[in-house]
Amino acid sequence: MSSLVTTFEPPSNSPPPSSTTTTIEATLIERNNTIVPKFKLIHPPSLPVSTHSLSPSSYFSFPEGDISGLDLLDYSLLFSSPHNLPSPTTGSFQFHAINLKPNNQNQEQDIKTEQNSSTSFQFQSQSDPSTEIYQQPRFENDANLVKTEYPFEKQSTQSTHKKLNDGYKWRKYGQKQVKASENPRSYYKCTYQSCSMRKKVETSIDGDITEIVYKGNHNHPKPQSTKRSSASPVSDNSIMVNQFNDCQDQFHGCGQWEFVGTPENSSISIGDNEFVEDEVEAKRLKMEDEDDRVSMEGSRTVKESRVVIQTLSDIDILDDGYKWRKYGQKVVKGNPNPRSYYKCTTLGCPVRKHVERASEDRRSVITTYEGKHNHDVPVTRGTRSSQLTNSGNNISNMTSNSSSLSYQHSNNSMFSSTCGSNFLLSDSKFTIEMSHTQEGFGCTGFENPVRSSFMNRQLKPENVFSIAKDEPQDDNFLESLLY
DNA sequence: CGAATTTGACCGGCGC
DNA sequence: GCGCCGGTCAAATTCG
Repeated sequence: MSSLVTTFEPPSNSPPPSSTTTTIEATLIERNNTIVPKFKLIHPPSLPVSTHSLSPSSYFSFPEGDISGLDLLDYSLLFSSPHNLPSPTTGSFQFHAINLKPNNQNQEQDIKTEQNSSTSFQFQSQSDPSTEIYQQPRFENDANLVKTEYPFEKQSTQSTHKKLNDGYKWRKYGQKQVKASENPRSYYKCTYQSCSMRKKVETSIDGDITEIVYKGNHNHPKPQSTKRSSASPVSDNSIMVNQFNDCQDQFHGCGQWEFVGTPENSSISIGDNEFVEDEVEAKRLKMEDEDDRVSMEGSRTVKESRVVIQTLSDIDILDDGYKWRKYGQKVVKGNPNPRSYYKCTTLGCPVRKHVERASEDRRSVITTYEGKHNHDVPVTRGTRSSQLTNSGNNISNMTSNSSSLSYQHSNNSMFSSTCGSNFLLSDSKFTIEMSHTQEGFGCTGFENPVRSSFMNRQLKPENVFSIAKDEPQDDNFLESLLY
């Protein structure tokens, strides 16, 4: 494939480089039964780029035909190591090496323990005025005999025990970390058909129940149970306390990130990946990767792309030119940092993204885009002035002094990355090792020899990502390059 | 006061 | 069937 050229030529009156950004949009396209990754530079609409600064063909791609057989379409880009900048005058990338090696060892273990407890149980008052609280008596040791009436629709109780059996049968339908408490909260529905009472149970880190809040009343008698504690029927609005168990999961392992590859392949691990270090994170990423694979297997054609970009930044907001509305935030397993969910605000546009900081390195911002915009970049954001000042509110703002991918406003700079770019072809089985030398890019390490030709070669920068001038800017054409 | 954000609640897929 | 967990909704709250 021929290389194509892009030039960034900021106007002479351009502001300092710290407030401007350029985004890499990446996709894999299928052509002649070959999956070809393409990487497109997208300047924010308001970025003061000259008319010929961004080539309509401003993408860099890997040679066609060398990675045929790749099934996946999702992948990640990591832009990191701000201290590892390439020459701003060359626009060269330097790629960290990453290894994707087979690893059939599943070193992750789930250990479930269950403990019985018969220690004291104490209801405590609760001061939350929004919840009607019934002051509960204190029970010691003989919880099996305790029956407590609850006169309110909402009741709250607190205990120090692991599990509280109130005689009804519950189905857990949710669990999450709420901001008001350090403790996880579980949500339960009564399994009785048409019964609307629900309860939420908050437990401490070690599994002790710290609070139970009931909502609504049972519209049915307490079900008969084979368990001794539930033998005697009781009226509604009651709680039977009988046993306290603990069940907790523990994870331990190798501290190595393991991928599961395509169904026909074995797993892939990334041994010394600097940004995937702990087991829980590894499991989380593995699960997400598996989810991706499933979705891709469902349809071999590209219906919806997912692009993961990891960048080092002091701020979360990375400007990609589009306007986003935050619609959710939550903590996902394996990462104490919350994940924020955004939708593109353009009517009818299906694109969503979520942004989170890496668990092991809070400087790293992981942005995952899903879907394809069905519209142009909003014009209202395209003014130069807005671009230069909009770093505050737009969550998608990639502007950052320490952002690893940045547009450089020096006369000779064309494109700059803070280098260290990990390409995670998440559903493939190979090793990518890319290194940058003065002579060019070195790409080695495919595990699959069939594919090894893809990377086992020296690629001149101009063959991988090169620069062109005097091509008219055409965003539509740029879009067309992706799909 | 409307827009944007926050956050508790809930849904639904999926593995066991 | 149960439970985990990511994603989404929507009321409440905050912001400009």
